[in-house]
Amino acid sequence: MAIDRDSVLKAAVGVLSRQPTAHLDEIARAAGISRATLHRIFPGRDALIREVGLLALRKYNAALDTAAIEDGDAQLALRRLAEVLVPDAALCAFLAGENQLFDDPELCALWENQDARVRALFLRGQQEGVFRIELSASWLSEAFFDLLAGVGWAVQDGRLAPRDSAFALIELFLGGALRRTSTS
Amino acid sequence: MAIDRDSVLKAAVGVLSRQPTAHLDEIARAAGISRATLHRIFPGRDALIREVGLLALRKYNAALDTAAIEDGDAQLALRRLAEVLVPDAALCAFLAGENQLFDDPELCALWENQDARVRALFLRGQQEGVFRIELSASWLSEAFFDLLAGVGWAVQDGRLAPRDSAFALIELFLGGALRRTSTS
DNA sequence: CTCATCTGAGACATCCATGTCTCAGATGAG
DNA sequence: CTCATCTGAGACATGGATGTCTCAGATGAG
Repeated sequence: MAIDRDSVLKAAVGVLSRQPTAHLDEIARAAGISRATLHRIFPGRDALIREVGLLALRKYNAALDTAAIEDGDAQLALRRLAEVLVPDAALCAFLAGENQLFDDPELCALWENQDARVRALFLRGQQEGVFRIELSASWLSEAFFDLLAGVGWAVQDGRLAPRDSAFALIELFLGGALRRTSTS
Repeated sequence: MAIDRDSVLKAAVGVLSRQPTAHLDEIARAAGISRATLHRIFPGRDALIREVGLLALRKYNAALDTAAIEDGDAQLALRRLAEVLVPDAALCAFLAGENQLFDDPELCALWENQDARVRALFLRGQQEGVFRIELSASWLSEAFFDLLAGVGWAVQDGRLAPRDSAFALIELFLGGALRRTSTS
């Protein structure tokens, strides 16, 4: 039963990250179950959306722990974080597209807590002289998440190869688009 | 009358870029008119969304022309483009969040045409040795747009000062988050 | 096999946004 | 002032997604 919940949530992410207004029929079909069974697992649409949001935030938080972003060199910590997050980029794309989620105080608090950890990572990196100080830590955090969501969308639509996605994200975010003529 | 259309569209962008599922009531209120008048200007919700999409694409295209992205140094061309686009970042945020728009063949063709111009800009920059070749031109194009939409959201929610937005976008995208220790 | 449980299909009822209409008040030109 | 036009408020019908229910068939343990 618990396995069913997770597989349904996973399927829901695949649909909702691209089409936040998808009907429950489509979500059920994507999960390989009927609309009736979907209703048996989740009381309603709102509950389903909320569960997906919780899953996304849990995975995000787990990624912060796995990557141990509070430890070691800030740049390496961010690289670890990207490697861990990219496989679940679709979840971040879902979070980015489902703004209604932030009406929920609990989800909002979870998000704020986790975003603070990421901001702290960038602030630490700035203090260590690793990250640029001309760009605020909050903007770096937000931009990192925007690009992560973008990776999720691009992979889902087949515009970006999953194997290239971590490289594309971290290289663009860390190094930018300009060729470093001074170091070549 | 034509002035009314534009002001309504402008208000609609402000609402829809943050909440793509906003009711027509909210849009009408945001525009300072009644739902009845909104219906008099636009036949229905679909028509309104489509008009906003067309406006966004027209502005985007005008920005490409104004910035003359086909001329001169690729980096400078991109900087000009960012400067011109940032004031209308909310429109790009709307485009990014309204995936349903791309069911329309006309809008889809317009987008594809304009995105091709941006991709060509990056390809040119890569050939000139300005942009990195490890990242594909299409990914650079997509990431640029993702960050642009992110700027739009951040400004709308008050997380980013409008005056800083162009700098934040172009500096992060071109130079990345890393401090350039080798050049300092 | 037998029975309990789960599932899918379908038939409803319900809710809500949308679309349409009317009418009274406001606006503005003459 | 007078009339034409526009607007806002509200009532009303409509459509579609959602939520609930039933029932027959499938599954699976004993």
